[in-house]
Amino acid sequence: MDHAHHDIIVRKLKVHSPLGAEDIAALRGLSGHARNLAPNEDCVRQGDTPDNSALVMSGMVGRYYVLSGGKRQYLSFHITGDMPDAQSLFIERMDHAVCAIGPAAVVMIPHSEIFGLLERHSPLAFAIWRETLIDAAIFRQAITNNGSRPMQTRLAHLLCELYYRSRVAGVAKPGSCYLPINQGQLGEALGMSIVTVNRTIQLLRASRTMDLRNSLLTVHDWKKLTELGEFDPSYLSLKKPPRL
Amino acid sequence: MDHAHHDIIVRKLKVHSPLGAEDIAALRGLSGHARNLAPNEDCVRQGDTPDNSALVMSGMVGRYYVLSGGKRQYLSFHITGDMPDAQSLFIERMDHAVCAIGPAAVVMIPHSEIFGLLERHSPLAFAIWRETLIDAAIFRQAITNNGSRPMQTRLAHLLCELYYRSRVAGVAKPGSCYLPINQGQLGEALGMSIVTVNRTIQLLRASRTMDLRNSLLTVHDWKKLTELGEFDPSYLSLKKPPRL
DNA sequence: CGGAATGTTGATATGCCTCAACTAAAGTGG
DNA sequence: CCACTTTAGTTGAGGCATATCAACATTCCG
Repeated sequence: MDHAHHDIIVRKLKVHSPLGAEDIAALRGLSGHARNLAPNEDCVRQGDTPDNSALVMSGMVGRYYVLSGGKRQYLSFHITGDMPDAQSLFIERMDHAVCAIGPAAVVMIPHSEIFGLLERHSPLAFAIWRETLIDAAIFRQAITNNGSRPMQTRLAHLLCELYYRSRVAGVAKPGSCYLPINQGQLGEALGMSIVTVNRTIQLLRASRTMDLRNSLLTVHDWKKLTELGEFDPSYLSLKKPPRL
Repeated sequence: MDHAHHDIIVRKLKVHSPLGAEDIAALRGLSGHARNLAPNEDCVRQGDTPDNSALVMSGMVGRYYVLSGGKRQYLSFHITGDMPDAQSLFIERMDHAVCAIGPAAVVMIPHSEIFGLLERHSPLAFAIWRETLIDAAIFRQAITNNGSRPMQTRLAHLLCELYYRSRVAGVAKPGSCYLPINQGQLGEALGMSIVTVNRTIQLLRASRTMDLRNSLLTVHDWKKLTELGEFDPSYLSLKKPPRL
């Protein structure tokens, strides 16, 4: 067995919030049932009114909104430790869906249990609240990305973010990270056609900045990649930002 | 005198959250200092670490991110009752700025006071948390807008949202609302050039769907506008959605 | 090994940006 | 209050980036 979900969530919250010994003890009381997801399998659907929230244990999941024509807009991608639908604690109806990108494992934690923690441990409430606020900060970057940045910058920024977050979560070796998003999905996240995604990737390959193939992102030149992507990680609110 | 800021915030939170009599009483204890903003005047700057949060009393404010080249990406617009920088309660550094769009009045409320409320009145904490989550839902729509929707839909969606929220906040007469955003700013919000904004507005004018001039949005055909904008207000999480 | 999903390449068309000129409105100072 | 300046809005023309279409190559997976 890898880790209990308690360890995963403690690690994650500590990245941006202070937790006391009693808070951590309280987290260890959380139950939840594990669930394995096949690639592209939905975990929560748009329109649902869930009574539990997912914690990502491994792999990658994504959130997407379904447009009237059936087209998808991917909103964000999530890795180990993320709670992609934490907002359903306080927002009844899902305005978007959550699905596995590659194969993924999640633990579904009942809202009732989480509410129990929040009422009695305000530092935990604040930590999870902060988690949802960082989520919103990531959304703001996505708005900026899709609204203002040229194609290469747009792609580079997303790759910077995912690599950086993977490093922080401890699921990436120096220089590369698992990234099972296919080119079509990248297009649906970044508002670009699949052809343009492909050609932009080749641009970054040719400049020896990074490579992306077989679900593996290899970063050849992190400095150049952050410059191309205009990536400044301060929006992720880490207590101590790592040096990469 | 119009209203005290207590009335404004109570009204706003009630729109999506249940408040008990004691919660409302607690809110009435909030102090704060009023501030009038000239059009385009910044209220909080990117990089600041504020110790208070703004409550919009009247007029309109916007949030924007400054790109490396100095270009602005507007992220959202806010009206009476909104707390555009509530997230600074838990996120130290502002990753974006807040400025007045037209002339606006805000009340700056010290974080220390709000924390006092949160610790003692969990329904208030949950209500304000929910407020920030609805904010995030609005961001998700903006990502979708800028990433996936054609120009006319994009503009129509934003106008639908602002009109709808104005009606809910009680600051708009049936059929029109105050909207001091200029065409350049609309472009910076929606990722379109000023010329395209202008031509798209004229399209909507010509189809007798709406008119927008002199800081006034006039809705001639709400049904058509919502269809063009693919606008479904459920993401705003209102307890009882109004009929327009 | 065969079929499906994903990635790659070229050619074409077009929607949008850019540039530039001009009009209208709003704000300012004499 | 009017002349002047500045800002916002409008219109036309041209070029380019990116979507779309279509064929093909490669990898994945049963």
